[in-house]
Amino acid sequence: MPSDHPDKPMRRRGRPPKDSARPYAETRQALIQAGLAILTEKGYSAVGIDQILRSVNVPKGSFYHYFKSKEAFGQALIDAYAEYFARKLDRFLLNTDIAPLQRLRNFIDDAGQGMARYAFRRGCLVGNLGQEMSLLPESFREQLSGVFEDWQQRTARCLRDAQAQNEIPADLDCEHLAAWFWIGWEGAVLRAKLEASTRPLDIFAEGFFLRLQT
Amino acid sequence: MPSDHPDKPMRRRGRPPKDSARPYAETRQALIQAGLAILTEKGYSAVGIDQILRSVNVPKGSFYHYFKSKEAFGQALIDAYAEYFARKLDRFLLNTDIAPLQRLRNFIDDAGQGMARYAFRRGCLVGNLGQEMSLLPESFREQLSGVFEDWQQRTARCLRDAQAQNEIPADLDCEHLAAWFWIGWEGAVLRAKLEASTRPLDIFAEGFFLRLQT
DNA sequence: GGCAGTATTAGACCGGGTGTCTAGTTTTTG
DNA sequence: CAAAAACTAGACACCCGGTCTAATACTGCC
Repeated sequence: MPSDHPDKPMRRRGRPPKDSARPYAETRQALIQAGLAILTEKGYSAVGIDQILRSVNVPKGSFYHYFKSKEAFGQALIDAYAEYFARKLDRFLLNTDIAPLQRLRNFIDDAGQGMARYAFRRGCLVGNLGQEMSLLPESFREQLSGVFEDWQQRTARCLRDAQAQNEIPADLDCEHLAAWFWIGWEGAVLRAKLEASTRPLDIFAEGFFLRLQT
Repeated sequence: MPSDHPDKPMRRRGRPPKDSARPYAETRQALIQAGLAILTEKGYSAVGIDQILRSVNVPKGSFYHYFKSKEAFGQALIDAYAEYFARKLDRFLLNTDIAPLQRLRNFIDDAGQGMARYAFRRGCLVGNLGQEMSLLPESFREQLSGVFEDWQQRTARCLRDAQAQNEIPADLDCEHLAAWFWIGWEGAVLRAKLEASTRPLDIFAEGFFLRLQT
């Protein structure tokens, strides 16, 4: 089951040659990538750094070369995930070829497909860590909170587009609605993991859209 | 900082006298109690059994006398929590002195106060474990899922009462709404832990009630 | 060619924890 | 007074945590 990297490029010991192939130049990036895959599944505290290092075939000794501590690594992961997700949100929610509410629907569908692809083992990194908060370095709190704030704003923009196009009533408070969406959405993701089904996502989404008609 | 139980009842070694005081007769109960307090805060996998044992001054060696494994202990905790919570739900939601929707509001307020009392460190055991699912014994899945099912039904009953008293439209599907409530509610709890505030709970609740007017 | 400096990693440090079980002590039962 | 029951001490046998120092292999400059 393991052996994510079956072939072992076998690192040499000293400083690597500058030239060709710079095969490990983006080791840092690879670590982040692997970290995301693992932490979205298992959270922060249950996962050791060498589990991650092993999965990308980076020697344990190297870790401190790339990150100054596990905490710093975690922060980098949150940033990377937030960034990745913000892009994804924008790709869906700012796509002017599609009616605003449909954009949101598409995003939700895509999220469900994403979860299904990983057999509902992976969730949302930010949600995972939020849940673990009491085990985490306090520095994570603000950071995670900020990420939600950011996602909310991106979502609110889409809702305002919907207002502009008269898809939803003009007197709704889009910021508030977006906040509401993200609060509930994380619950839906959690539940989807538990039930190993997209149904919770769908139920939640349906309710959300109904609420928009008021 | 530790020493949850400052006084040490100091257990003797062999079989305890049957007579008077049976001071440790409900050791099992104490373990469950302590387990709940700790697991609602930190989840299952991050917590070791002796952390719990120490907190109630039960020797490590005794554990297997009361539970056959950590997994069995976890199951007992889920049961205990589900039971405790079901009672609490009924106390609120079946209180016929109060209008149905107000019962639900009261429950929500109480939950917020409960979280505040523990400085937003404790969440919902079932939600916590749901989030951890990928680290848990598979046997937990159905059990947790069943607990949600149960809570949903209790909630649905209250909503039907609301229908009966014309607080909400008669054509709403109460089961569905209850499912929707619990999906989102766990998200709100998660978020409340993160923000260390009841606001997420309030925002979610408000949106929930609005939807009931449709 | 040699030497300073830089990039990278080996490998150990050290403490802690894991869940589990056996052997033993003390009581109760009959 | 023996046998069974109730309970616990303490170790077993791991595996792992995050961190850091010393060593190595390269580059760039003189």
